[in-house]
Amino acid sequence: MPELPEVETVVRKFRPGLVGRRFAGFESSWPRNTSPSVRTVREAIVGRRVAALARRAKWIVFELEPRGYLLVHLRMSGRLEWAADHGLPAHTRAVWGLDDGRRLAFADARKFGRIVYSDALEEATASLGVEPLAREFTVARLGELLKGRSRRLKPLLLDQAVIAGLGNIYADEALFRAGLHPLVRCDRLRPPQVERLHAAIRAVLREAIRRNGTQIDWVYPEGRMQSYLRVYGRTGEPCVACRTPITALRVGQRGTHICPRCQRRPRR
DNA sequence: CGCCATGTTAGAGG
DNA sequence: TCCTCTAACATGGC
Repeated sequence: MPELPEVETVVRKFRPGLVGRRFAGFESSWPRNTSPSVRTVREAIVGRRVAALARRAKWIVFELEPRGYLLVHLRMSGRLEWAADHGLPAHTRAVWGLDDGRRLAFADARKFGRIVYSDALEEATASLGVEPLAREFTVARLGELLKGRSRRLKPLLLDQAVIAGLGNIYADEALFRAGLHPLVRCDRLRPPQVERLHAAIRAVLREAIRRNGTQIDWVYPEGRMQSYLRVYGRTGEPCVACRTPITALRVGQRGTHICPRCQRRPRR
C-alpha cells in the first residue's frame, strides 16, 4: 500500500476523527516495532491532544499538544483502521484509545511497520531528503541532487535521504513519464531531461493523491490509481504510448517495469 | 515448493 | 566516500 500518495490519503482520511482528540491509552502486541518502548510511548502520549495530523515523506505524523510527535510508518503492509466495538482487525499489532471512546488500530501482517515517539520532529526525520511536492523541490534542486553522481536514476529516486516519498511504483511511473531508462547515470541527464523528470515526479504523485493512491491486492479499497498506472505491474501489456509490450528487469534488487521503446537503454 | 511483494537497514566488498 | 549487492526483518498470495 504505502508510498507518499497512499500515506497522504491515510492522513486525510483519519484527520477529521483524530484532530482535537486526546489519547487515552496505547497497547502493543508486537513491541519490537515500537520505540523507544511501548511504556515510554504510552506515558508520552496519553493525555495529550492531537493538534494536527500531517505527513512527512512516508511517515504519518501526529503533532501533539502541548508537545511531542507520534510517528507511524506503514512500511510494506501496515494500515490504520477504526476498531469496531467488538473485536479488532486481522493482524492488529497496536491499538490507541481515544477520549471519545473510539479505538484506532494499527494492523500489519508483515510486522515491518514502525511506531515512534519523539519530542523533536527535526531529530526524528533528520535523515530524510526533500519533499517532492514541496516548493523547495525545484528543477534546479533536482539538478543539484543529480550532479556529480555516478549512480543510476532509479536507486536515487528510491533513496529516502535524497528525495523522500517515492517508492517502487511511483519511481517506475515517473521514469516512464519522463522517457528515461532506470539505469541511466544521474550525472548524464541534460537540462531538458532534468526538467522532464522533475515534472514527471510531481505529476504522478499529484495524480495518485487525487485518485486516493494505489490499491494493491484487496487492501485499501479507496485507491483508484491502480487503473492508471502505465508500466508498474503491466509486464507484457502494450505501452499506452506506442503499444510495445512492457518489459520487466531488476534494478537495485527491485522489480522494475519499462517500455523498452519509450525508455531507451543508456549507451554502455 | 519456490518466487514474488508498496520498505528500510546493516554489512561486505569493489 | 560512493555505490552495489546480499541478507534480514515476517508473512501471505500465486
